[in-house]
Amino acid sequence: MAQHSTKIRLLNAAEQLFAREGFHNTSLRSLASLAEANLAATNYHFGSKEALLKAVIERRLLPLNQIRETEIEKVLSQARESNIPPTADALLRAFIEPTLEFRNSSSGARDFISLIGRSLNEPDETVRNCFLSLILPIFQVLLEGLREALPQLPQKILLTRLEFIMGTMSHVMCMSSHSILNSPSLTEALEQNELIQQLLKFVLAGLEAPE
Amino acid sequence: MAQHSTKIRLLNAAEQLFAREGFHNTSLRSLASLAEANLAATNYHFGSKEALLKAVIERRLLPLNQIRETEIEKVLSQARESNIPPTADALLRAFIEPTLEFRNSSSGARDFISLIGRSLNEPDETVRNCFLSLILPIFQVLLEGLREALPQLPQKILLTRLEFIMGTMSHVMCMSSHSILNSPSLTEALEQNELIQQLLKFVLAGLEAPE
DNA sequence: GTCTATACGATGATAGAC
DNA sequence: GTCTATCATCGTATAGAC
Repeated sequence: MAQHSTKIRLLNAAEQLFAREGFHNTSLRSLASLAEANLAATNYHFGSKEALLKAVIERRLLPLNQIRETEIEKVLSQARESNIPPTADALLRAFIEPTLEFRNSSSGARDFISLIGRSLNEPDETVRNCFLSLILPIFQVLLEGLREALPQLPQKILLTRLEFIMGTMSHVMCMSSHSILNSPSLTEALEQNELIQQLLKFVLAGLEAPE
Repeated sequence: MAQHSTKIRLLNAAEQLFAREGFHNTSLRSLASLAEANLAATNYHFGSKEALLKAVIERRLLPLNQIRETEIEKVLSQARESNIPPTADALLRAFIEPTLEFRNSSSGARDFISLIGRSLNEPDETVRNCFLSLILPIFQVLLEGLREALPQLPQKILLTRLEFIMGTMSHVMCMSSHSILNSPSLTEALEQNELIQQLLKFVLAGLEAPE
């Protein structure tokens, strides 16, 4: 930890504490202690606790969104070339796979994915909007693609089901340390790759359910 | 508000503020102000802020669980009588319908459903366990029924998919005031009854997806 | 039994010395 | 860039009025 700059140490400590204890339940003092920094360091480097949260989210979400967008565009351009509409399966996979694979890249990434998974259900607008604004452009691209893939599905139904899918995803993202039903959490019980495949099968079946 | 006892006013105010602002983001002072009670009233009537949360959850979750359990038992006993296994559709409906119908019974009920929907993804163990302990018995009954309904589905897959279903549900429960994709939130865009049917169709398709 | 007034240590935030 | 001092506000506890 100590080999990085104060700013980086604060980002790492905040990522861990915000994810594991919750944003409002994390004190600047415990944060400064974990980061081996002064109490005032957060305010100096970021301006406020909320600005630190935004920095934590942006640091990882911008690169992750880049990957997701690239994968979706790959599916769309292949569809255009071959003159065959994209499949919902390929589109969902392009969105979901990078997310869950990214989670396994480090313990910080795991904390981060848990944090943004929870942000979807966050009641506090300032916290929720902080991450919603970053994800909405990708959603638009994904939605456009799915409309091509499932032209027979009414727009309102498609929107509803995509919302359901995001709910399922956010729960899986949060379950890094706990799961509801079984005491060895899902992410341990299932092979990581098997979890992704199960999630994809589940949401695809829901999305393509007969109307 | 003022026609009720202090204890009831505190429960109502806590339900609203915990759901809309978050537990850790709600101060006892704003709570006392909304309830038109003294700052020390929470501590006198409940012992602590956390004990108040537990009381808020138990007040509504115990009756709701009673309804859910009755509905599930009704499906199971009908199956036993006719010697035909219960359907996954009927079981999920018995669990989901009372939950979402309860939400529309009052604005307090709506806040409450939003609150427990969020509890599923809560990082703080004390908050999460407070409600998990109340819901686990119902889960066991539901799980047993689903095992009868889908005997060909491996246990591990069933557990995983039930976890996915809870994730989808919790997101819908949280979306009382906001939704991710469209600015008129889902619960306004769709007729309440249509939302329930859409949710049921979605999770049933996911649960019964070919393995 | 209920409630009020008040106090205590800890929190988020900031200003100014270094 | 870093740190100390400081402030209003937080959850909690208690003593005592009704």
